[in-house]
Amino acid sequence: MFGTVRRFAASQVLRAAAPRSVSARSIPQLQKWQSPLSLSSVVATRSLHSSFPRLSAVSAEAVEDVLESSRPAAPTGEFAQLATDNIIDGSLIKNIIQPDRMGLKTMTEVQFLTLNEIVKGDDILAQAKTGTGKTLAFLLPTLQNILNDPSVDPKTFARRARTGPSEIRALIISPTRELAEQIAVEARKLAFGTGLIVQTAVGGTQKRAGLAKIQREGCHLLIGTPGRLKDILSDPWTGVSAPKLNTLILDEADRLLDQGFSAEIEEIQALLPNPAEVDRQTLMFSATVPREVMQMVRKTLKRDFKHVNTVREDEVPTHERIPQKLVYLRGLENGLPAVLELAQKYQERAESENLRPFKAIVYFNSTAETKISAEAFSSLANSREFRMSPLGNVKMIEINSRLTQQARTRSADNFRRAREAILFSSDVTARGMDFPDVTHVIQVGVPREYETYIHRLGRTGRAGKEGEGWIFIHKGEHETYRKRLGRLPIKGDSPTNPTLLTAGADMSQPQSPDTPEGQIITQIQEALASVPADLKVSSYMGQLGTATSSFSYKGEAIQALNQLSSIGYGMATPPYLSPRLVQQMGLRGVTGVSVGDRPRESFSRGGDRDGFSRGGDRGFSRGGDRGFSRGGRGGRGGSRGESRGDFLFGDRNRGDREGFSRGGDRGDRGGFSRGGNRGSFRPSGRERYSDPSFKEGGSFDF
DNA sequence: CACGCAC
Repeated sequence: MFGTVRRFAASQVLRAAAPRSVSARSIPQLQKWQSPLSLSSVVATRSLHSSFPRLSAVSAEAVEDVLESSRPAAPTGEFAQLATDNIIDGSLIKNIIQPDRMGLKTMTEVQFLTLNEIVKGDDILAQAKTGTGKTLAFLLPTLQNILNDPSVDPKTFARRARTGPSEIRALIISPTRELAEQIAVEARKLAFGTGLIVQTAVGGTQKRAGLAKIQREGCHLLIGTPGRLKDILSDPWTGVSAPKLNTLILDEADRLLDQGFSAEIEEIQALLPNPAEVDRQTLMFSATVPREVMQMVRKTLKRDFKHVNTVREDEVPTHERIPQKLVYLRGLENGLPAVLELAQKYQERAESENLRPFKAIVYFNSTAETKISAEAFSSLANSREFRMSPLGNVKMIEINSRLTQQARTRSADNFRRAREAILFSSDVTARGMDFPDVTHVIQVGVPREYETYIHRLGRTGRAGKEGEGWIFIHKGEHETYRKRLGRLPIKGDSPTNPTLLTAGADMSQPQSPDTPEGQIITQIQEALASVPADLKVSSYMGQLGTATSSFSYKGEAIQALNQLSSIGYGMATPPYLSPRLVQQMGLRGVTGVSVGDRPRESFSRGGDRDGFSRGGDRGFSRGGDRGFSRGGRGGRGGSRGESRGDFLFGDRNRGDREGFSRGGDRGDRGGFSRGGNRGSFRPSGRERYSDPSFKEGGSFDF
């Protein structure tokens, strides 16, 4: 599928300074490198919503016709041609095409479509699907532009002369540290032998050492995360400034321009030379550009910026060939058993059907949940039984922002290299990370944003490879799911023939030791039992915010969390919520809420060794301590037995598993039908498949 | 209370 013309809202199209648009289909002759845009640059006009009428200065229909007929057979050009045509330096191209280097031959669509624009010096917003080579798309022409800069003499590069901390020509900002490092690795491969110096500036590393390296080696291209970049650029003592900066690149631009980052991005921009004095090109790249950030995009880019879009508006914004499946969980406690069952079932048939080994990322909406899940699966993987199973070689790896940077880097490297592994991850890896051969992306719970889903899913199916996407949600999250993700081609599970038996199992009941699903559930319950009690509390607390906002009813969220803590975690009572928190979250009077002071012992033992001592102010800019306890937990199992008497599973006779929801009439599945027509746990087939957001057809090859 | 982002 090829790119299409970018549509601007009708009101914008009619503005005099409306940005031009570029598309693959607007470039009929791929050989015409010198001026492909002059051939067919199109002022594209279509509304952001395809239901809007098309408006155009020229006939939109005519444009579409021309574009259709000129659609090229291949989207790309050869990298080698760029050197032949003298567009890109031979050393850069050599680094790309040599088999023992990057080994690439042909440009991807986004690379092809942005190259001339960037070399020309225009501001652009480039939108392309995940895994289609956006990084190289901005690195290659940007490095070329530095080489083209007459104030930078290539001959001196080899001797590393005339490079210094003030020679920075381009700055790349990334929303996460790992992504910044990954971009730097690619940039250094590309720059090999050119004399161009690539440096990084990210948090969690020694600031002084990084600065010394920049002072010593110089820097033409600096890649970093917002906090550290702002730090070193605003600190006059660092000696690092960018008086000659010509290029600013925002990778994952929509993320960097959203609420959590935009203020810092603006502060960094204010630290750069005045664009009126030093001409500056700004480039933005992302797979997603939600409507809400377009205003920020316009504010940041020059008025005549170009929007290069390789995502057809009328197609799903991610690979259609990546099958995606929704599984309903009976309770939140069914999530981890379902993950294990999915892994087992795939791996059991992997060998006979010659499938790639299981390499999955499991995404959670809270850090504590990634940690408790990784702990449980790690302890599970230590058992002899597990090691003898088909999953015996699967490594369990955790990554989230509360690990030390050293541990984060190690986790990312281990997962990158692993053949068979499960990465339990927060959204720290959701964007841009390129882990080879990820077979499964599993999302537990409804992601906080539509875009989050797209980027997480994009960790699989990269570079033309296959993959599967799964999302596990509680039925109480159904409405939020529909609103947020309902437009995606996610296939619902069969109500009569469910894919994952553990997803729908009643975990409050004793499990049969004779069925695979019973064994899985028991394994998970026992593994969770050995997890330190404070981690269970943290996990509960960490899910409070997301659950109460993704469930349609707060009471149902509390009920589900309480059931998770008892049936899933084996806790005797759910954690207490302070009156203040209850007030803040609007939980006053909600059934099942345990109001009170947090049990001191949950936190006194072990303190914040997990990095989860709460109550701190986590905001960087607010001067608070984030509660990070560097150094991590050391080895596993150091504090076993902490879950002591709170472990209920020895008792198979307990009649009331809900325990703490007493007083509510919702002990069983009560309350779920309270909304009126919201139906039973599994929506009926008619409900599901008559809904346009549930697409039938296509085989989901489980 | 909820991703990530500096000391």
